Amino acid sequence: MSLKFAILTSLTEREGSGIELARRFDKSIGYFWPATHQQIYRELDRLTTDGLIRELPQEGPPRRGQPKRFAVTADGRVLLEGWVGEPDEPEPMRSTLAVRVRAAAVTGRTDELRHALEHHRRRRKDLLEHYLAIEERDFPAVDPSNVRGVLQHRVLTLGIEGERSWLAWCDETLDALDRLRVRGG
Amino acid sequence: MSLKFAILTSLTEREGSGIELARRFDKSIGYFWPATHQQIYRELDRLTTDGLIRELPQEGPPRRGQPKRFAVTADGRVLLEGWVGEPDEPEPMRSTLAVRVRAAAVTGRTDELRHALEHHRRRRKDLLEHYLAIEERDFPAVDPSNVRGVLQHRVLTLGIEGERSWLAWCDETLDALDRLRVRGG
DNA sequence: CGTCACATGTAAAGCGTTACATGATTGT
DNA sequence: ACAATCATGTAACGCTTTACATGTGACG
Repeated sequence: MSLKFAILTSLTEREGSGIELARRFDKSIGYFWPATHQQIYRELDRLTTDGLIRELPQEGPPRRGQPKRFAVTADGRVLLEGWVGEPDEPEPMRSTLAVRVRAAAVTGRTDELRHALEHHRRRRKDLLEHYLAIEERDFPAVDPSNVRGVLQHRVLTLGIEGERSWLAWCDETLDALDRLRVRGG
Repeated sequence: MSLKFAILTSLTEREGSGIELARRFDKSIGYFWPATHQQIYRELDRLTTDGLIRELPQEGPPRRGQPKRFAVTADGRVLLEGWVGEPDEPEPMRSTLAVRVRAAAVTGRTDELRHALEHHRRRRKDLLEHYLAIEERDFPAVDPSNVRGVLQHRVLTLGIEGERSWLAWCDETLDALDRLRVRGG
């Protein structure tokens, strides 16, 4: 549902071809709305049909293997601006790790759970460090009156705080497992 | 992918019919792995075919509109126990609200963004309070050597800490918008 | 007898993922 | 000429969601 608006946003920043969008997604919007190039091509078709974006003219005849460049139309811009303010429902949480914890609660397999938790913890830590590196590189000092900079930084902060929260939870849960081992045998 | 194991977990706790599972999901496992009754019925079929659960015999002939009760088989139990310890990859984040913030960064529609953020914040607060009420009701005092109690509480804590993190982020972002309004005009 | 809730189930549409196909460009 | 890479696109499958369908039991 949001892919449409993620693409409109990216194309509003600057025009681009399908593959360019796919690459931009891989290192910015994709952190909170992942998409493959196939999804993006399909969506670009739809957006063109709906008149929200248009294909820019290129030199020579259209050929396969040639990049098509797209830009947002006035309609697309208006739609995106209106969408920003729509009431936003949190997406329901979906965590395989939580299911594993629940399964361990029922089966008693706490040693196995520890492995899953430790692996997960490492991945969360990697993600956090990755986000922190981006912050240091792209937002060394944010001008608090620069709308664009502030808001882009807020998005990054969402990732950072999220990973910190996950990391803390993993640590607390591993501690709880330790205490279970000591006391319960 | 995890629905299968969520059902095995729930049926290991106690046997039950499709609709019972759907209701249990609505107020426990469904908080971190939502599922509708249609998904559950389909998965029950598959699990039965695969020999991981079996239909319990009931009095009288099988009739439509009569509940079928299911229980986990030995194979199912073994599979679930092995699954607990598998290395667990974090699911990629997916947040419509983050896309909205990014869209506001590009379009400059900060007043509209404020509406979306305030609405989202209210929902997160409701969720947090809901989880805290469950904690107070079901885990007034957790025995730290009770495997089942401790782990079930850890899952609830994941929800609580997650919502707290979201709430804090919403507040910080609303503050940032205030500061933008004051300074930038 | 009609209606409602219950329990199971079917159908269709949308989104996401994976694998593969096709033509053009670049490099050796 | 050949291979590798780029850019677009097709196809198929699985999961999720929504709407609807069918039969049963309970209640007034």
